[in-house]
Amino acid sequence: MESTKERIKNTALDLFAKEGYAGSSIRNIAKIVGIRESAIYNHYGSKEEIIEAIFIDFKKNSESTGLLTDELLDEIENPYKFISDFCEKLLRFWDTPKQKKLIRLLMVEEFRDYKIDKLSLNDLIEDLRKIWEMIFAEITKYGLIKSFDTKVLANEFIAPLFFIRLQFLTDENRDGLNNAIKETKKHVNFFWNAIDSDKKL
Amino acid sequence: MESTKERIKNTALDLFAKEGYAGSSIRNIAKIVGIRESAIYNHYGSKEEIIEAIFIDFKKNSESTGLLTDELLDEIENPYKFISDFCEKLLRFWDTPKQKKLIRLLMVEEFRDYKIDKLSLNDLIEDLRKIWEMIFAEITKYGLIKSFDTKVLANEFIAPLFFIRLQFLTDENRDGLNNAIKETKKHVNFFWNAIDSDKKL
DNA sequence: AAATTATATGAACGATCGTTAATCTAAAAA
DNA sequence: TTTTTAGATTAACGATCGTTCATATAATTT
Repeated sequence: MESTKERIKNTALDLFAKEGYAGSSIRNIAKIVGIRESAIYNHYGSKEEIIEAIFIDFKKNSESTGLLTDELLDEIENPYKFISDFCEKLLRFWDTPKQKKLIRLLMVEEFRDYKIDKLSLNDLIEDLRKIWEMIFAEITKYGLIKSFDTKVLANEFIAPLFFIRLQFLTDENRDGLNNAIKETKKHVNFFWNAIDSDKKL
Repeated sequence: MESTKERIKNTALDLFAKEGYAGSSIRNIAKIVGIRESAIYNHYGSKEEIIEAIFIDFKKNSESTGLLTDELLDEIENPYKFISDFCEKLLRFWDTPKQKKLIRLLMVEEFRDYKIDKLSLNDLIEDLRKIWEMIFAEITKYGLIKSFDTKVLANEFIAPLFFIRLQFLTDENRDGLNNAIKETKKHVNFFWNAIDSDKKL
């Protein structure tokens, strides 16, 4: 069972991600949860504390590194397959309601001044950049692709990927994930064609 | 001289783009402009009307098509130079304070429900996609690059470009533009290398 | 100069905001 | 069973919200 404290936090996330922090009221959160507004203060000391709890949660659970399992990494000698599979894994993770709400929240709250060290879109992108830079460094080491600056490679790869992620945020149609996978395949094919060492210069 | 009405609109844009619509108050706008809050209603009927006016302004002035001048299009037989030059033109446009505020506003207000048909990030992206699809169709027609689906080409090209645009939103350091130009050069080089017909398959 | 118009002011309205306090109730601990 | 604790309620606080109104002042038109 979901505790009242968690229901408050989840409801707050729903509202904050749609209406922004300033546009969401304690009373509205309480009404949706089904309690009076004063009862919220038995669980959180203030409105600020709620959004801080939300950010802390996401800090713990939003690193993509966890998706890089050992069995996936064993596939790295077949880079094309590895890249495709890892992309699909990322897309499935990003298709999660929680992850969609995270992006919306970060967009909506990106520019306000915060006392706490809140998560930002840049943090997510940096995380993604690091992983893919590592992946391309590995692939390059094995001589499986042409030689590029791995930083450039990572940037060029994640930009369309993140683009697709943003694209399918608003789409609430049931087939968002499948379309995202389809678009990503096109991207991977184009990209692979550009870096594949079998294509001779 | 800037009229009071314009100063209200510009100040509102500053605040809305940073704190969001709900997070900005009429009183705060008035205070910055240097008038009392009631005076605002001599110029705008409501708070809503102010943001509507902002969106209408941007709808008139944010299409990138205007940057595609005839003298630029004459360069299209030299696709690499054409692409580089047009990118720099775009970056300089996007580096404008107004355009930076537009992106911030669209991010912050992306998910709220609007009565009016407000501008959205997707509109900007669609505009950009169309232009570049046209450009690549033209370049392909002249046989200057390998043959790709122009939609894929456009997507692959604008994603890192838009990525860079987002990247340099928050950066208030004076050299944001130069860094953006540098990053874009890397992208154009990678991309050109992937599509150049002189590189033999 | 007089009349009109545009734009400002101060004061107030009802609504809503985040938050607190006193109180009640039901579950848990003793 | 009594005591303690956790979590809910009702009521209210001061602040702020968007907006309106009567009025004053300055600029423009007649």
